[in-house]
Amino acid sequence: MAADKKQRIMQATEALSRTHPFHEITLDEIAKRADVGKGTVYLHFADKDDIFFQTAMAGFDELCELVTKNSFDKLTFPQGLLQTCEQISGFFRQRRPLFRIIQNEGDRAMGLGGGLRQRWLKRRKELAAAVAVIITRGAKSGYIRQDIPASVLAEYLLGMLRTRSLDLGDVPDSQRSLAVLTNLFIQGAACRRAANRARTKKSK
Amino acid sequence: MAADKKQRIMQATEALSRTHPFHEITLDEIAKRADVGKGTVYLHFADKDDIFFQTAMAGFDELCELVTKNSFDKLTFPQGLLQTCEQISGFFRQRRPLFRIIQNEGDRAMGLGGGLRQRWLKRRKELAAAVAVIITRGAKSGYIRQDIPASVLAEYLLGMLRTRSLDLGDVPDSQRSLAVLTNLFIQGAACRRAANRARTKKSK
Amino acid sequence: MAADKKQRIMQATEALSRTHPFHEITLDEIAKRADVGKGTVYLHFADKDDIFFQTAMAGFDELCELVTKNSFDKLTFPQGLLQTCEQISGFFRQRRPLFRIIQNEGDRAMGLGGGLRQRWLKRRKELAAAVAVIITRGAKSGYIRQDIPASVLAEYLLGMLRTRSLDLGDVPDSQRSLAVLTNLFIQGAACRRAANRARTKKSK
Amino acid sequence: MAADKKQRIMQATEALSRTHPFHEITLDEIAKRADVGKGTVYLHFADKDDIFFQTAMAGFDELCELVTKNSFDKLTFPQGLLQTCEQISGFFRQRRPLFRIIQNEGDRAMGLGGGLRQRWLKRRKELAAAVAVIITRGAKSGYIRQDIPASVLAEYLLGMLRTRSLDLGDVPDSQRSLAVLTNLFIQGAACRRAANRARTKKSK
DNA sequence: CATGAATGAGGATTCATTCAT
DNA sequence: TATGAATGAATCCTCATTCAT
Repeated sequence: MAADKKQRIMQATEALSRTHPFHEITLDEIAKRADVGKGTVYLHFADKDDIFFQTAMAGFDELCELVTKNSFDKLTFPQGLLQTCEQISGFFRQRRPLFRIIQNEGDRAMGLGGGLRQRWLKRRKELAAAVAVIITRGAKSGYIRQDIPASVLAEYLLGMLRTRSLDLGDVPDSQRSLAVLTNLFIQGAACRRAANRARTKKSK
Repeated sequence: MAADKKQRIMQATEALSRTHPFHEITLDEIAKRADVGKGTVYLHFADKDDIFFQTAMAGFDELCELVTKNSFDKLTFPQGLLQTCEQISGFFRQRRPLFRIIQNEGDRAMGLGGGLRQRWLKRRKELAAAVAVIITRGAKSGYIRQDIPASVLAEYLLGMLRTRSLDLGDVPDSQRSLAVLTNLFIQGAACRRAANRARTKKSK
Repeated sequence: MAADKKQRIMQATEALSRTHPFHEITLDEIAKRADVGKGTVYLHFADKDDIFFQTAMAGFDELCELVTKNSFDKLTFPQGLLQTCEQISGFFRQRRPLFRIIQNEGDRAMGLGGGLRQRWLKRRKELAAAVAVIITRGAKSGYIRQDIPASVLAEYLLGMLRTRSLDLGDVPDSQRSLAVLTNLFIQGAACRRAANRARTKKSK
Repeated sequence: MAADKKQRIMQATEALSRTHPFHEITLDEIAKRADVGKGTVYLHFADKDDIFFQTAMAGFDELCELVTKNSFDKLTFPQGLLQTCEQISGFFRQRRPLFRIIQNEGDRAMGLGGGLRQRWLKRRKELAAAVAVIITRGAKSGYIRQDIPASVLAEYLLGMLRTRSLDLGDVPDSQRSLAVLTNLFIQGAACRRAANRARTKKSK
């Protein structure tokens, strides 16, 4: 019952964050949309900020779990990576606005003594770590270079995913496909011949 | 005189955006920090939003110009790219918070009929275009693959730069150097041998 | 409870309108005088203007009802008219300032698409109509001329009442008594003999 | 030159008062419309209020003069009265809004120690006096009753003129003609026969 | 005399938060 | 637990007034 209402509040928050910038989302709206009394919100959340943090946090946990419990037994590394990218991309498609809010308000939380910011960064790193695990597997099977830590590669891959969903809205679908993205991530932007030559030379 | 005050207001806005989240920046603070009367702000800006938009816009123009007027005559393509990345990275180091604000509030401006959002996106694309020009040059000189449009590559490169400054704060400097970033962008994450093999095969 | 507070707000508004011109009446004052939180005002009224409109409107309704439900069974027409004038005069004595405000701000409401102005004029006409009913009765019983519509006569009577309370403040009471006013309204300013003569002539 | 600008300011004020309620008329608008610097306004007027007072005052003086310098040598009293009503009515047609403002703001001036209110009431009384002079002439020539002071009659007549222009906007022109008004003022609302009878009886 | 850029006190309105029921 | 009426601190914006030029 209590849990039910908390769920509804978080869902309402997420839904509203899709259509309104943070400072236009009022508690009245959240409560009304969740079909819950305004006072009830304060039974489950300490603060207006807390609503957003918890909502985003829960989402992140969900995603981490999703990415982590993947099994790639029957897939090559590139196939597995592509699949993971699809999961992440799909997950963020609707939730991006919410996370943007957290990122902004996070600045404030950082200033406060509260551990909110810490908890938030922890989740972020957990996602990156989950991706890094996959990349490490790729490294072990010889697909991925080992001179750059998997955790760093993971962050860059997530960054490319972010770019794709934020900044490539006006690019034809064929150009922004996740296949292109993963290919670019793995192969790089180098011209194949040049790369070939460069690498042949270096590997001597 | 007038221009002077407008400048001071924009500088104050930028400075405050570094330390405060958007909804905690008040006009009083901006005016006080700019050492200007509150009413004066409204002689130069239509709106509180307008202050942020204009401030960010001016910054972007500055950056575009910087990137565009580069001359790479004596540099190889990778060297030129690295230099550009350094410019962009340096520029954003201090200004990131301001741009984050724009990005968020932009959602609202989008809702409005006003062309603010349009003008903002235009700047973003101009920066991407300036980077794309450089990449195109790399393609012409055989460094860069041509199956992915330079504009798309430019966006991904910018995305990696963003990741680097936002999400790699806790990584040792050696790992987040721009040299690593450009290398990763150009060469990709592939294991050199594997890539070598893959490409040799493909190129047959 | 809610109704109670709304009442208190309207009473405070009326009281303040007696001693302050419109643009010096602040919401803070109204709220403080009504012993109510500032936010509470906005639970009952859309707008600052709305407070004044609703307050005046309610007063008008009260007056209309008062005038309408009179019974003149045991009175001659002049006596009945005098009694009505007394009611109206007494009613306006305290409320005039409020209505002046409406009249002024009404100009603005007229500009707006809102129906406020309409609703206001409707009340005004209702009062005039209530008076016109009484005058019509006088016409039927032969007291009042019928060549001028009762509604027009009613307006002029109200105008004289207004003059009396606004502009005759410095006249000795004996001269501004309502008896004088009604007598003037009914008999006119003509010298009796002259009138007599004139009418005798005309009626031939 | 100076006088010229002062004139322009007063004209602008009057023009704006026709279309805007008081608290929407800004000094900027007045100055712009008068094609005068904002500072210049303060060379001729002490205050924002002062602009309105002086503007209205000047208008009133003009009207008083107009009414006073009439010569009725070749007119009967009713004809002369009608002509005066026409002058006053015509004069107020455009200026009413300005005077409404004065009336309202006058309340405030009254509160202040300043003699503004006094000066204003003085003008009002001067107009009434000018009308009273005409009515007195009517009394002397036997047209007008003498039991009510001419000054009181004058006020009521002005009140009827006010009613006519303010509240009879929706009445057919034939009913709101000044001829009807003066007739009503002189003859009263009484049914002629009844009046006739009543007066015959009384005059015995 | 004339100007208008600059000012900041002042006011309407919003909204997170509380608490009596 | 659940509610939502009540609150008032906080903030954006306006506009009368000043004063250096």
